[in-house]
Amino acid sequence: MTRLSQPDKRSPKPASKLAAASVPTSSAVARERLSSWIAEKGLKSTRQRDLIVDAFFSQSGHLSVDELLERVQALDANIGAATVYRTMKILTDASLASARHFDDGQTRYEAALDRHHHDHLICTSCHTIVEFENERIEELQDQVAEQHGFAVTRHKLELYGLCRKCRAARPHKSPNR
Amino acid sequence: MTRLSQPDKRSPKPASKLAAASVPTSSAVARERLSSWIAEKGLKSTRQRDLIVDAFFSQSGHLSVDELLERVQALDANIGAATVYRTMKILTDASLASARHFDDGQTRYEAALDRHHHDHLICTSCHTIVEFENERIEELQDQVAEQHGFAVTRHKLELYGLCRKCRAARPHKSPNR
DNA sequence: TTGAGATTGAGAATCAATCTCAAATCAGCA
DNA sequence: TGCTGATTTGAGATTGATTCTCAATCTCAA
Repeated sequence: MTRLSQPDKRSPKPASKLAAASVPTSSAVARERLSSWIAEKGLKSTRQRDLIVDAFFSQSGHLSVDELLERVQALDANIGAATVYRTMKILTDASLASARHFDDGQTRYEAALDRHHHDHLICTSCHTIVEFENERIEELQDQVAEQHGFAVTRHKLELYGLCRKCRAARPHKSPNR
Repeated sequence: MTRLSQPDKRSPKPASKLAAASVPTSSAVARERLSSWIAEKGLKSTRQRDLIVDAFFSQSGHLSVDELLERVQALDANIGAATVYRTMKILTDASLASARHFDDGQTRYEAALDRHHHDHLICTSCHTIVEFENERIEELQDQVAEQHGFAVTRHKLELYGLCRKCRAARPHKSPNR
């Protein structure tokens, strides 16, 4: 369970009928949370927002808006990109999703349902993204910040390199060029 | 000397005559290094590249291309943005500058003349950027990467929050923790 | 059921960055 | 020095991601 990126664009879509679940799926939980947020903020709940939540929470990767739009349009071809952008902003505000900016110039979103803060290892070859947490690093960060008088509210730590698989696929050194 | 960002756009330009220095300024060193690189790569050395180097190395901040372009055009109003983009790419390849992507959607460049790797503390209020190094954190990063089978080639660590000054300016709640 | 106000979709607008191409410049070389 | 071919430049077009605009549509409390 470490490859979290790269949604398989070619695999057959899981017949996305009514998905009438009996167990609280993560998308169901998310819908509920969104409802509260919407009520609290005086927004309105709409069919497209629900569909976007479904499409988003039925996967566990780091989706770009494009990738998400593709999934969303499989549920309703009429939903526009602007709506997806707008909704993801709301989900982010509601702490149901978090935006990530890796080095490919696209915003990616990942589900944030009760998730702990974590950082990322990113393979520069196959783009696999691995998440990790390290308490000790966080402590040191706080220390550094304090030394400089900063009150840190969030941070970003990304390690770029070759994952095990890609290293193996390239026998010798000089992983460049 | 901790405020490295925010170039003072309004201060009088230092009469940039011929800048015939007698001491090797950082811009002079950079020009030389660029020369070697250019020779090595079969590129050509041009007046505009030299001017861009001058404009870039006569400051010590994290400049966006826009900000740099402004400085460059103070030296020669005919230099175009495309040339600045192109030249910064070359400087980056030559390890004379390094590109940074903070959360404002713009690429910023900082001088990299013999500089050590370092990370950043960024004030979300006044946008001051403070640099820091922490050997211990780097070690832990390597450890984590190894645990996941990654061979890390570069990393990015950014701490966002309020700097000392901005904290003081906001008698808000709990500035500590 | 109704109406004010929020939301939507499509296309226009924006913004950073890249590309295109004719004209200008550079670097050997005679 | 003058030539010549390759590189570089500047301006504008283009791309790609994201945001904005606005008329039509939808939501929800009364």
